[in-house]
Amino acid sequence: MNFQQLRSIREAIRCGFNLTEVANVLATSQPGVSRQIRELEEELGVEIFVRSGKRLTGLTEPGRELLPVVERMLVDADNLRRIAGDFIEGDRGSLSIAATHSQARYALPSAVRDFRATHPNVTLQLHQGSPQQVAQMLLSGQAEVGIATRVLAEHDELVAMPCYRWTHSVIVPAEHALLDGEVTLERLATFPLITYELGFTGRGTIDDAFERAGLKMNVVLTAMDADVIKTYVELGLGVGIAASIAFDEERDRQLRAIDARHLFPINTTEVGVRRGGVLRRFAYDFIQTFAPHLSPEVVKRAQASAVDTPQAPL
Amino acid sequence: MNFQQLRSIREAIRCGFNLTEVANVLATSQPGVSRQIRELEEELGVEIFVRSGKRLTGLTEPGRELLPVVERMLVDADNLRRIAGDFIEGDRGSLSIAATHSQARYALPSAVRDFRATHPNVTLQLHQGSPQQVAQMLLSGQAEVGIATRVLAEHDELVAMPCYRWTHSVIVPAEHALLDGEVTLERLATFPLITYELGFTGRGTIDDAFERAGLKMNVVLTAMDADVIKTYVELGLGVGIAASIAFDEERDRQLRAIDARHLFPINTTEVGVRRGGVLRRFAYDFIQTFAPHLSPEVVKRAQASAVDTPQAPL
DNA sequence: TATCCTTACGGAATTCGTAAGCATG
DNA sequence: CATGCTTACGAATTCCGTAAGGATA
Repeated sequence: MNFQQLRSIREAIRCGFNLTEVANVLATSQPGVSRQIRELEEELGVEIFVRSGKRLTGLTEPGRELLPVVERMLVDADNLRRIAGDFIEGDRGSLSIAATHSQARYALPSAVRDFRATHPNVTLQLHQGSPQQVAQMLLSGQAEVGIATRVLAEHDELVAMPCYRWTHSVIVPAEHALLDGEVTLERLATFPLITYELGFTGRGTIDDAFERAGLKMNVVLTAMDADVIKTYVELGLGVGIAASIAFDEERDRQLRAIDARHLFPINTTEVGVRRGGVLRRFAYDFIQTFAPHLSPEVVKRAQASAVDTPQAPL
Repeated sequence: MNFQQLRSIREAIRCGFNLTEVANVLATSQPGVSRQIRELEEELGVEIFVRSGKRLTGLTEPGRELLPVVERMLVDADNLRRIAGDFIEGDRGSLSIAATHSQARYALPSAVRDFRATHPNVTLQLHQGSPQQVAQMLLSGQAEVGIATRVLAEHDELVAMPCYRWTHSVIVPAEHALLDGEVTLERLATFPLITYELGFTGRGTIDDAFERAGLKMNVVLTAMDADVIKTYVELGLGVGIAASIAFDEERDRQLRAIDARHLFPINTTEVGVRRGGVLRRFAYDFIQTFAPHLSPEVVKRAQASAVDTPQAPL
């Protein structure tokens, strides 16, 4: 048993059982990958992959049971390197963060600024993506810290820690009809709406609110980020619904924001990390810079926790 | 990074930093071990061991942090083999159980008999030792299941599950003075006592009871097991104190047992397994045969649990 | 001086990539 | 017929054990 075999197994699944692709990812030859997999199967005495003809098509029952252990072992291998890294380079290295646009654009900047000041020798990489992509980046090891709203906790391999709560605002041009009188879902439903794409920045909770009220939304445009939303609101295409944090009185002088916390459910932004993982010391520092209540100890404890907090029997 | 390196690290610690001994345990050459360790240290960029001159004398700070991860990786490697083993051989294989004498002699026989009947192709190995040795055998992987009273939970790497409760009895020859009237600690203290060695079968709780009563025990003989105790009681050397379960009316016709649950604290026998480990299916079956409330699911959940059940923050 | 680790070296085994072969959608 | 996996083979590398060297209790 060796790590190259384990890596081949893991990548084979990630690459949809295409060993040629695995070979590229692992920077080796395709017959090599083929051999690694076969040799591990021989050593363990079970077939890990289902083969139809010569192609791999899926995981066998044993394969499905082996996989989580294989992944943990590879994570642990990285953990060793990270633990060692803390000792050899101390406060020097690189930190990869995955975040949704809203977070990267509005919530993170101050944390990043403070972190850069205290950790000048750490290279920050900020990856952007949908909440699903953020989760994926954490799972693949591409990012060590993920910041998104919900969804992170949906994967067993990840731990999500509540970070802060926020609500939406209604964004309108200056001198818009909605600025007079109370804003209700009923009134909103009469306007063309511009908001997030499904799956982004609490869009789900917006839809829920309208649906529970028995109202139909007239969404004329969806975007992945508030900047785009605001741009089109400014053009008069409709009424925007965006995260409150995305509105800046200074910057958005042409626009007005109406707090809508009474209309839509509260959203919770979460910091996600790999379960069972170990991060560089400065990564814990970053998390605490972003969310002061998430101390290194709290995060480490969460990482070490089991999927379902079990009770000692009897 | 490879597994031989990790094994060398682990054994080096187990062998008290004597690489020559490690080489014997791992069935390889001493310079080989030396190289494995050095190469891993070079790859990680940190020294794992403290060297005074050429000898290894201890773990460095990084070494102490790396060790638990290294051990988990090696446990996981075994886990892979065990998971695969369940598929290739099904209900065939071997199960290594470590137990104290009392358990092996009085509690286990019926479970072993039932298990043998339902799993005829599983080879059982029953190791015997002090509670500390039982824990050690679990830690080293020599035994998969451990059965002892207390102490198992004292190691972070082990999970102990309460199994059943029991108390002590006073064992006397037929027609002994103690058979008349009530048995109290005060009366017991007037007789020469024969009981377990310290650390065995609840000896600690016996001492506690006397100490709390401000009484001094006159222990004339200690043994590791009840058979020896009973033998000397039969010879008239003194009054025995042993686990109630160890007395058998049929067998011990020369003796009488006086229930002493009102005198000494209740003891709890525990089943212990390695945290983070995976057992063969039949091993879970065995545990349930021994303690019906410890179903495979319960045990697996306990194994997957973190050391201190943590709360999701906030 | 005996124990224990390191270094040096040579042979053996393993590993890996290229090239050819074959099955499948 | 293009894609994708297996087999075959040869070269390169790695690996490991023996033997010698040196430090320490």
